[in-house]
Amino acid sequence: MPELPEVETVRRGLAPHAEGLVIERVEQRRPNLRFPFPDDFIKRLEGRRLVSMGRRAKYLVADMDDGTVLIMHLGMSGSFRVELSSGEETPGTFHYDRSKSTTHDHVVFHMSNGGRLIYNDPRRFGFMDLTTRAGLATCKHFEKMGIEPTGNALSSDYLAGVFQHKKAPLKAALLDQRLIAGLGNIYVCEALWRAHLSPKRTAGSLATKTGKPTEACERLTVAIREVIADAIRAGGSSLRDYVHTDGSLGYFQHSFAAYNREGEPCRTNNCTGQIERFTQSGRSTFHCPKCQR
DNA sequence: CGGCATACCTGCAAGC
DNA sequence: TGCTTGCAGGTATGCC
Repeated sequence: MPELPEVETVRRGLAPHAEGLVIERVEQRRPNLRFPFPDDFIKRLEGRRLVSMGRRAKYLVADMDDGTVLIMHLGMSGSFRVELSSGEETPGTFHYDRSKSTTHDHVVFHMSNGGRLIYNDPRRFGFMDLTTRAGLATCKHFEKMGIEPTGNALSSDYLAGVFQHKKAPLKAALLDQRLIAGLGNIYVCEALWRAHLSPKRTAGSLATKTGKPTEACERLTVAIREVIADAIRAGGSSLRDYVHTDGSLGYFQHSFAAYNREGEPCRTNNCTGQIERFTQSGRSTFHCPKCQR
């Protein structure tokens, strides 16, 4: 599930049940997720007050009162749920459907208000790491990370600059977290569809010889910004077994125009094409060959 | 360095 | 029904 909009949705769901509270106890139920937990993981977190729950690209970034920073990545199947001391669950966060099981509850943060933040991850592609506020920007996960696709850093000039001379397919360039950090397979497909651009086109074709943005580059810039904003507004998409804690599905999935719509009619006005799927650098790409050029 | 394939791990849907 | 196969939102690594 989690691309940037989903991680932002999780962050917003967790923040009210985390910020300002002390992490009284950490239950770490296995030695590793995708990677081993860092040394002294429990010791460095227990007793700390969690000052803020932030996000950078697809990472959750939790700041502690002593400068420790907990970095969490949800991988492909990671999710959080919140359980309150009353036994209630809270709406707003994503979690793996509990009718399945709690077998994959790997970490439980017991907070000072009696609530629990529970990390569940069937595939264990997620990971957690510790760094410090001072070392955050240069830690291995963030050191080479590109700009956020939200906010002012994303501009057609920026895109033209990093795409110039690149022979990689546009799709691959957009998935490259060193250029733009936070886009994944779904939203790249959606942004390219909105901009009417072929995923096969070279990234370099969006810049002129002098490195200025082409008209296509302008369209893509707007498309990326809008698709991410729309998805965050919708509370992230929800695929397969992901549901909100109140049981409702994330509903951006109903807005997919390309992703997962193989064989269905293209939704571009007056376009009579249909969505095709093919494999590009090992991943499924969905596009309309008729209106995406 | 760029670009690509592969590995990591589990669950689910589809096909037989 | 039950088996096998392929596919899934992620990143890291190694090979040319």
